[in-house]
Order: sequence, then C-alpha cells, then structure tokens
Amino acid sequence: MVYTIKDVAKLAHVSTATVSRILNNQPGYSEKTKAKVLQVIEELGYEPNAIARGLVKKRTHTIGVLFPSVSSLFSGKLLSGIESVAHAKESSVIVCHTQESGSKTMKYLHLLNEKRIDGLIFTSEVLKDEYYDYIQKMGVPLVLLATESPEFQVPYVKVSDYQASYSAARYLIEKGHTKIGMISGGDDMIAGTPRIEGFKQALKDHALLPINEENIFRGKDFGYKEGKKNFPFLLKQFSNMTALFCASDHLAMGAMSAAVEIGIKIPEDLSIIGYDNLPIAEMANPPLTTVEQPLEEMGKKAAAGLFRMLESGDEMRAEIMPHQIIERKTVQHL
Amino acid sequence: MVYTIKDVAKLAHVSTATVSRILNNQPGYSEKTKAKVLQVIEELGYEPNAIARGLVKKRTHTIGVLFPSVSSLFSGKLLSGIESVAHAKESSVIVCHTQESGSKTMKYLHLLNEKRIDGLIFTSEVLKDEYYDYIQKMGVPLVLLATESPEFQVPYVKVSDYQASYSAARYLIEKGHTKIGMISGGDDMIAGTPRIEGFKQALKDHALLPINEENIFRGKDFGYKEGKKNFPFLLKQFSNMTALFCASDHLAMGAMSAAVEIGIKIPEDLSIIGYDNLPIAEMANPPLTTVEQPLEEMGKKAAAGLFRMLESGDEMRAEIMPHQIIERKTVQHL
DNA sequence: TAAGCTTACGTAAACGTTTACGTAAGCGTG
DNA sequence: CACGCTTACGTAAACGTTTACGTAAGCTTA
Repeated sequence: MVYTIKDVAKLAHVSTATVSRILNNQPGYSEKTKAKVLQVIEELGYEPNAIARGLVKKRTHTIGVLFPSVSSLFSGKLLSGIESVAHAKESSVIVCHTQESGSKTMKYLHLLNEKRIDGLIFTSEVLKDEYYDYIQKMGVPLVLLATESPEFQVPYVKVSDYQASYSAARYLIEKGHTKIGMISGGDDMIAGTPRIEGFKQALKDHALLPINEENIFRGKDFGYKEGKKNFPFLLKQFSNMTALFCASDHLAMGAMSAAVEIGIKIPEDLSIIGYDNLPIAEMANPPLTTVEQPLEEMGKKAAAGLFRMLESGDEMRAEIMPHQIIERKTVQHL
Repeated sequence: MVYTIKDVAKLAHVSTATVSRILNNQPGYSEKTKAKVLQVIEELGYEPNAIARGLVKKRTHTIGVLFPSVSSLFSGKLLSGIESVAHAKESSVIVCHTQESGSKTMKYLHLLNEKRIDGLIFTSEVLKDEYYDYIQKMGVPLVLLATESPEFQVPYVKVSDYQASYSAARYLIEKGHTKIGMISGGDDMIAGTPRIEGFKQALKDHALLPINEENIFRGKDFGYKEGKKNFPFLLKQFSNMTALFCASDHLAMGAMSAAVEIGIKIPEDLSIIGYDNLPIAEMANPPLTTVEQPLEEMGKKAAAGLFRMLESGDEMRAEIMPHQIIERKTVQHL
C-alpha cells in the first residue's frame, strides 16, 4: 500500500492543504499540528508523489543529458560531474546516448520533452539546426558541454581546443622537436578543425610549417583503432618525424601500439603527446604525456550553470576551462 | 506556448476523450475525425505530457540504475546496454552513483521512489538488508547486475566469478605455468572471495596449491594504483612466480606497470592475465590477455528481464552469462 | 417496424499534489 | 467594546491526462 497526502490528512485530522504546507515548510500551522502530522507521516512511511507535484508545479527536478556514446571514459567523467551537482540539487539526470545519429537525437529530444525535463545538457557533438530549433520550442534552458555552437548563442563549457592544441605543439617544440606530426580525429568544427589549426599555428609561429601538410594525417574518428591504422600512413608521408601530437588519448594509444609493433621505441625514437588525460593515459606503458581536459570539473560547471539558469532565470556565460599539460613518460627532450 | 489535449480537442471540435483515444490508438472514432485531430496535433506541434499521463496510469516509463561509480568503463558498458533496451521500450533511465556510500544509496532510493520509477537495476555492489527492505516497500521490480544476493532471492545477471577465475587459472596452467600468483581486489562476497576461491580451486585440482597462500595478495580495491602498489609485495613473498592472475584489468595494468619498471619483461619473464576485458586491455602494451565479461550484453539482459517483469508480472530467472578468455599478448607458453 | 446491437462519440471523475481564497478565532488598540 | 490584524487552518479549483459510463444515431434482423 502506498499512501497519499489524503491518508495523512485524514489520520492527522487536518486538511491536505495543511499537510502540504508542512511538507513544503510554508507558514500557516501550529507547532502542535506540525508534530502530529509529522508523526503520522513517519508511521505510514508516507513519501510525496513527485509526479503529482511535478504536474502542478511544472517542475520535474529532472534534467536530460545527451551523449554520443555513454560507454566511453570521456562521457563517464562528464556524467560523473553532472550527476554529482544534480544530486546536490535534489534532481535526477536522465542519460541518452545518441550514437551520433540525428534521428536518435530527435527521438530523445521528443522523449525528454514529453517527460517535461527542467533543463538539458548537450555534449560533445555539433548542435544541428534541427536540434536547436526543437529545444527552443521545448523552452528549457540548454548548456553545451565539450562542444560549442558557432551558429547559435548558447552557453557552453569546454576547453579551447585551439589553444590546448597550440600548447601541445609548443610543448613539443620547447622540448627541441622540429619534425612534428599530427594525427587528427576528423574535420568537424568542434574537436576536429580547431585542434588542427591550433597545432598548425604553433608550428607556424616557430617557422616549422611544412608546405603540403604532409605532417598531418586526418583520421575519421578519435578511436584507438583509427590511431593504430593511421600511424603507418603518417609515417610513410612524413618519415623523419621525431614527435607526434594525437588529437585524443585513444588515437595516441593506437599510434603507440602501431609504433612499437614496427620496432619504434617510445620515447627514444619518437615522442608522443595525447589529448584528454583519460585514466588510460596514466595506465599506458610508458605512461602517456597528454593535455588534460578537466572533464569532471567541466561536467560540474555545466550542471551548476544549468541550475543557476533554472533558478534565477538569467543566462549563463560561456566558460573556457583551463587545460594543462600532464607530463609523463612519452616525450623526450632532444 | 505549450499546448494541452484541451487545445487540440477544442480546435478539432471533439472532446478530450476522443483525442486521448486517438493518441493511444484505442477504438472509438471515425477515420475522418482521426484525420482531423491528427492534423490539429501536427499544426500545433502538440506533444502529450508524460507527467500527467504518469499520474493516472501509475507508470512513468522510467527506470533507475544504481552504480557505485559512474565514470568507470565498467559502469559505462553496463549502462550502455541498459540504456539501449530501455530506449527501445520507450523508457528513460535515471542514473545514480552511490560512491559506495550507504547513506547516499538510501537517499537515491528515496528520490527514485518519489519519482515513482517503474523498476530498478542495482549494480556491482552488495545488496544490504536496508536497501532490500526499502525496495520491497517501494514495490518495484528489481534486478541485480554484476552482483548477486546470497541472502535474498532477487534475480541477477552476472558471470560466475568463481568459474571465470577458475578458467583463468586453468588457462595459465595449460600454458605450462606452475608458479602462479594472484592479486585480488578485496574480500567482499561478490567479486572478491569468489575469484580467489575459483583461482585456488584450479590450482588445487592440479596439485599446485601453496601452503600459506603466499601466492595471493589481497588488495583493497580493483584499481590501477592498487595493482601497481601491491605487485612488489606479492613478488617479494612469492619470488619465483612465472604467471600472474589479476582480479581486474585495472589491477593487471597496475601490476604490469610496476613490473616493467623493475625490468621484468611481459610476457617473457612473467605472464599476466586480467579480468573484465575493458577497452584498455586491448590498448595495453603489450595487449592484455584477459577473461571477458560481456558487460554490454549483461546490461541488455538485465534491462530486458526488468521490462519483462514489468510487462508480464512474472519473476525473471537468474542468468549466468558466459565468460571467455581473450587471448592477446601477455601470456607465454612455457 | 420494433428490438437489439454497434459505432462514435461526450461527460465527468479520478490520479495526488499545490495554492488562491475564504473564514473563524483570538488578540491588541483606541 | 468595536474594529482591524494576525494566525491557523479548511475548501475547492487547478495541473493534463485517462477511462468508466452514458447516449444518440444508424444498422441489422426477425
């Protein structure tokens, strides 16, 4: 048997309004009746029905989060941050994994709209017009996480891919390298192009830019297999490379694996720096030097911003999170 | 402006009941009015309010999932499986990460109860009396995932830790090893003791059991750092070891790292087998031989079972999932 | 053609809350 | 002591659906 506020009211000989007031601690009752009501609640083990409450208050204390993949460490860290602040705000988070499919994404958005979520965090992917328009119609606050929108003005939190990549390349240069290659994860406008551009700019600023970009191999995604597959191609077109910047830790792990298989020693023969600082970077052999994105912190910031928008109504400012080079064992000073 | 069924009814010149019937495609209207109503819905962009619906139907199409940690690959894979079948069932999943804290867990359960979730998946941790009693009171179906309860009769899906560990040890034996060590992740009844016991039994069945268990080091958790820290201790108390079974891939990664640091070559000097087959196992250098838990598949099974309970009302049977040795490069045939 | 059945609806209550509004009692004040 | 104010409630509508029940029209059948 699950009890309702009416049961409580009846047993405490008060009206449901009074019980409700006590539950939401608003004024309007004596200490005595409060005690009585609380006692009845305790006895029955009554717990309010958030669905009914949501119906009248038009607030569900639930937010939605969209991930392209939910089983990666990347998403996991973001989610962990989001979840922790949501929980502190007495809210729950519904996770959706879109598998980078537009139709799936739209289906999730409809689902979330029907559920009347309070707000939405959109991660890692590019915010298409279709998504944005629909979210506008939903009328819920939106924040972008680990992505941004050049087209629409939507608050976001991320690190600057451009600057972080610039830093990575400069780091290699400072270590004395001049023949520096890169394996990128794609040409998208979020994590693809900016990382390539940042990398190129750093080389350019040090007069190291090759003419035909034979030092860059553009892969299709940011995964391990892609890194492993593409390393030999890069090596062929840029054979005197002494250092390599990979646009993700997974790419770096793949490249490293391919390298050792053909007898290249890391870091003696080739220095490698990754991007993300996922836990695997620490566990790599040798441990991977990489540029850190504070993913969990980013998740927290995004969620905190979302709740602030929810509570105060004003817009949140975009946040560029600091990145940082984590020095481990895969880069050698020449 | 967000529209309600009343708006639709008014514009279509029918009652809300008719609109509702059309929405839920129940009988009782002509094709003509159906077309009219659908057209109005389309024009307004009306979407039903799942909260209101949930209130009357007492079904929220939402399930809850409890994880000790949400940012690990382990949880990620489970979640991915769960989420995919939930989505196929038009349901959403609320994730909770308990941080292995009892009070947090109880708080989450209360939250989920107030939200009136339809069902619950509890993963990786031991199901305490307090949790179980409360979940019983909630009156929602429960399935255990990657854990089980000796105490209560609750459906679960997991691999047999005992048998999987037995297999791992036997595999090493078949490869000609006789001095086999183990680093365990703890003494809990779920993944701790059974893995140790399975391991010991395999050695015993081949008359290889050391007397004082000097070949086993019991760590505190299943993490990388623990593996790295404990490997030297194990080596000291069991110095002629030629093969090592680690109770998780993370432990194995840590042990491997510690080993190479002191000049031990994998697999030439020491063979290592892990447990889980997380993505990092493949990315390790050399790639880690390990026993696979089909985590995503397990998540799917658990969710599918939960929905079956929800729909048909009958109990689900426990499922022991098959495990499998994934041969890679860290075990040498002696 | 009268009786009964089917079809296509509409009416209104119900789900479990919150909250605007009303009100009676008690109190202080001039 | 009449008046107004405060306190401590209760009443009932509202939130947006679903659904049991009622009913009128049309059709079938004997």
